[in-house]
Amino acid sequence: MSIDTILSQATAQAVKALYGVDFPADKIVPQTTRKEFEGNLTIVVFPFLKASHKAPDATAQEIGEYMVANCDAVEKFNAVKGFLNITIRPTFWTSVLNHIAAEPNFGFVPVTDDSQLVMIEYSSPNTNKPLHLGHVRNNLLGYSLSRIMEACGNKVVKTNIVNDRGIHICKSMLAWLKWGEGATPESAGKKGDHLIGDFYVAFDKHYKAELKELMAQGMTEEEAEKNSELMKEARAMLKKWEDGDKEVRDLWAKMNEWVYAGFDETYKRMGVGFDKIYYESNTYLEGKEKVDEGLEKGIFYRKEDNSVWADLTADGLDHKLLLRSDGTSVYMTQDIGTAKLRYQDYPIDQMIYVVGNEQNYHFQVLSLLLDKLGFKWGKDLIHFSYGMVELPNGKMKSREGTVVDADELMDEMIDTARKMSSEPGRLQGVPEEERENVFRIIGLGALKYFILKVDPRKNMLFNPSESIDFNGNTGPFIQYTYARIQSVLRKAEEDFNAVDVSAVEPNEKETNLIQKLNDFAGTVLDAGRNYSPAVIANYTYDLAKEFNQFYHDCSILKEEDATLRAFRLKLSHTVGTIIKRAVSLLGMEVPERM
RNA sequence: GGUUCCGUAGCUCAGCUGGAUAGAGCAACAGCCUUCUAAGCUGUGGGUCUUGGGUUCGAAUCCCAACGGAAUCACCA
Repeated sequence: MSIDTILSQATAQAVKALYGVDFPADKIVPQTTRKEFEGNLTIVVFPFLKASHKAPDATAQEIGEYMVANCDAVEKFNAVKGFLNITIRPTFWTSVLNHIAAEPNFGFVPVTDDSQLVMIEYSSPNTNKPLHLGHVRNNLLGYSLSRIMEACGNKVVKTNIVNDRGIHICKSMLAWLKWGEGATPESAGKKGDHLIGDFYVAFDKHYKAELKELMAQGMTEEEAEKNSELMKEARAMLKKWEDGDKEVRDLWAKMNEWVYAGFDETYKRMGVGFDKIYYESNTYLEGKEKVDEGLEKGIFYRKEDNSVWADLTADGLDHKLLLRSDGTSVYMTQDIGTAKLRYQDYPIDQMIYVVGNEQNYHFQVLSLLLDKLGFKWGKDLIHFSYGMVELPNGKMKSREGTVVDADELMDEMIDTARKMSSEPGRLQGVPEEERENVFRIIGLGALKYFILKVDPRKNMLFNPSESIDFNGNTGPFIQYTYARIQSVLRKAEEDFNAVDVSAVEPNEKETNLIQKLNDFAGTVLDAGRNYSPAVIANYTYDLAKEFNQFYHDCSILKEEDATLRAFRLKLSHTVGTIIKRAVSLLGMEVPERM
């Protein structure tokens, strides 16, 4: 039982015994005592005043006395106004440490057959351009969230819906045919996704030029867009694709393969992956059936021009198009279809979509529609909505060349790690062949932590020059703390686990550390409840900082008392273990030396 | 205009299921490496938590309004 629970129950018991009132123990949440007061945990007694009919400090005094008399873990207390500051018996903290150290999966809830199945959709790229900083935030959040949900005891299926069809891919294909001269990733010496992205840009460039020319001939912008030969060709190609034209389909398949090979490389490097990948080319027809069904049931209606709509005005929203007048499906239709397929494939209890906040409206509508169509999960689907990544000079715009490319970004981070690690005194004892791997771990750690430490809902600023900082509240700081712990443990050369440390009374810093370790379990659950990797990130930083202070406060290896020395080694080792486990929830690795 | 989200130190961010004197990092300044990794530690300065009301023992946190910013409201995905 956790120390928090023990205190909550003891308090409830005290209130019952002293005042004869039943107060639910789970409503009593002890909090860590502010450092200017004596004590470890604090209980606020204001809620009990109605029961006690006494002043706050008198009530705190009485409850405190009861706890000292009846609760083994409580050593002493002091009452300041309505705050009951409780000091836990020092050896109790030692037993907490022993417990955490002995529990190989401390903080993680085991997954069982009865666990809920959570499906998490993330990444969801278009196949016409390489991944950029926005995708990086998406991928890191999605992957981290999947780890957190798993740690909270859920079965997790990570999924990706690849947008592999549509006019944008046709644009790339057309540009390749016109100006590509048979280029392949091998011949161009480029990753496939970058190659295709270049053609997408090329199309846009030519298209813009054409528009300009048409407008110079006196057309309005709208007319020019309508009369653009390039765009006509692209549309014709899309039509051919939909009709299953072999030539177009073959080209499409070939170019997509290039892109997938490129994506795989990026995903792998980023350390993310999927259990099941869906392709829109397979799912985009699926939604129609459901829409027809809704039409029959009178949930949807058909306009004179044959288009199909949902009237959501009763729910405070607008009318939403579901099928175009030519009968083809739109984005929403596809999502309905994809949902249908997924629930055929898996017994999903909860569905989480990791998609940017620019699509809040879309998911509000999707939830309503799925609910109306009778999907029992529809109402409860979760749109894990995250904010945009902004650059110092504003938003990323692909047309203005201000996108931050994912591959380049990772290169730069690893490069920076390499440079910083080359400073004198660094990387001592790291074998040459391991160094590249250490650079990779640090560089990516910096990037991952930088992105995950901020509240997902908020827009965040990415300043390329500043975010490569490795000091302070950063990933490398946490990794450094871990490496430092490993260094101490290597030098200790003794089996500290063989020593019985249960009689050790930890000092203040040590107690703080144990308390923080003990908080890990609650933090994981908190992160799961709030769908927030940031909770884990900030916790880990706190823990690492706390350890560094402890580290500077005493010389572990010079301690002559063998029991105390073993205790401190054990504490250090456990901190290392928890750091590694916490950081794994962020998709981060940790180096043994750095 | 409707809907949703955000507004905390010069900058980037924590804190938000109401609790004590609002915390970190960066930047600035001053210290600490013959001592287990200085990617570290210690100290100084820096705040009307956008504003105004309300709820109560108590509000950065909850409610209402205003102001400021973002997203969205397509037969694009």
